Amino acid sequence: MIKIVIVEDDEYLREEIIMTFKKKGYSALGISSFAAPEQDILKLQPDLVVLDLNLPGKSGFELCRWLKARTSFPILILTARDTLNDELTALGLGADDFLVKPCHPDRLLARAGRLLQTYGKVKSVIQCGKLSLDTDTYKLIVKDSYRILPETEGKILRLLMEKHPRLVSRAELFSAVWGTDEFVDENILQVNMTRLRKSLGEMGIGNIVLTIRGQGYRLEVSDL
Amino acid sequence: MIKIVIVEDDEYLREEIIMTFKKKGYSALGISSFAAPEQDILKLQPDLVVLDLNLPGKSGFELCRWLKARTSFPILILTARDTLNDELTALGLGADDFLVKPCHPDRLLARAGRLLQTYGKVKSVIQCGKLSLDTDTYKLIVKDSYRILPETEGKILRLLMEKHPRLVSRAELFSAVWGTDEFVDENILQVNMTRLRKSLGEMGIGNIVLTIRGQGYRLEVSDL
DNA sequence: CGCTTCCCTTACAGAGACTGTAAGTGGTGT
DNA sequence: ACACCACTTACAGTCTCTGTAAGGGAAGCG
Repeated sequence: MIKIVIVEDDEYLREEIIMTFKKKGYSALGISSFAAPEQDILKLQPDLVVLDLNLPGKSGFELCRWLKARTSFPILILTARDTLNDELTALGLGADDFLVKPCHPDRLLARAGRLLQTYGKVKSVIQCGKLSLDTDTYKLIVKDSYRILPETEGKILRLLMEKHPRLVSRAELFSAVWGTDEFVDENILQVNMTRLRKSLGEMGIGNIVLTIRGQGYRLEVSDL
Repeated sequence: MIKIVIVEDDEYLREEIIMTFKKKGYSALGISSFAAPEQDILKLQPDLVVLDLNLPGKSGFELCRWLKARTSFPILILTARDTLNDELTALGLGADDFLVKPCHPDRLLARAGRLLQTYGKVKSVIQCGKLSLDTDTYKLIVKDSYRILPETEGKILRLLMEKHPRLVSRAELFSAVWGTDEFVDENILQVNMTRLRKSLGEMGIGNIVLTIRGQGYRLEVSDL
């Protein structure tokens, strides 16, 4: 089922929005703790996030930027701050739509539905800074050029992107790519790491896969 | 350069919008004849269309529906008709955004920019009714399932989709797929046609490639 | 400085998917 | 019923991708 997460501190409004979506058959969840909303949202893996700008503690802008840099679901800003500047800022940060409260439920549903439709086709695409990777075809897009990676290289890059910016251990890679943390020749990972690095190098993005001696690998890409 | 087409009958406003985009470095073109705007737009292959709803002759809604059924660029509706109903209808037809005139140039630019960014990643995707085909990877998406076609099958389907709903001659197919209208064994086309049909059949969309005896092939998919 | 350990690189060969050839079957119109 | 066109199936060559093997290089430690 399609999962929508609502980030809104006003409890009454939050429940109202949740009901609006639930009536249409979506699965809707509210974020009620604002200590670490990023991690909560990441864990939920939603298909769409409805985000308020005025949040306790964190700014909605910051949250939007953070999410956009490492996830690929659409973000719909829903706010009471009705200024052109806010809208421009939000869109500039990568927000996908900007609606002003109070908003007619049908409009919210229509806008959300459109975003879900647009993103439905690229659901398999994960994003990491300037890198986009289609996890079905392993088509890697950087700026305006692309390249279709072989399966093994694609699987490795996928894991690196998904765990970014954290470190990925060799065991994790073996498990994800070869389906076993048994002892497989350590070398095969290194060989494919070389191949991946070469592919990336030919796309003009060399040196983004770092080796952490004795531990594993880490992807190094700027947030924007 | 990024090409934007403006469909707007008010000449003054049209020029103003064109200037707005040109100042930002886009290539902007206005449609001034409304006899057959569909074909004009198709030929131009724009990256984005800005569309008015009140057009002489044709309804903007119809045009939007028509374009969305066979193209894959984003459509931004810009209209003076400020009713929720119009917005819901437009979004329901597949429009990507809905702005009300008069609209601040910066807002228009921001919204247009966001659409261009979102669609930039799927620029290589062509659409035909419920079929979406990535022409880089030949990943075919139908509803929620997908399949990666072999290159030859993909090239054939691509041409069929691009020419849809017209007929495609064997000569055209040879030229597009094998790069020659020289004499190549006629059979190779039939073999690959069989393979393509089998692939489509396994996706649950059999019988959409029609044979026109003595002429060529045609794709049969409903507009929506 | 030299040794050990870890990591990287290159070359090679097997496996598998895809493509075109060939030959035979089926259907349509006259 | 015949000729023509379209379809299907089987087969083999080609090419890409993958893992194996072996040797080279860099970092840490005594």
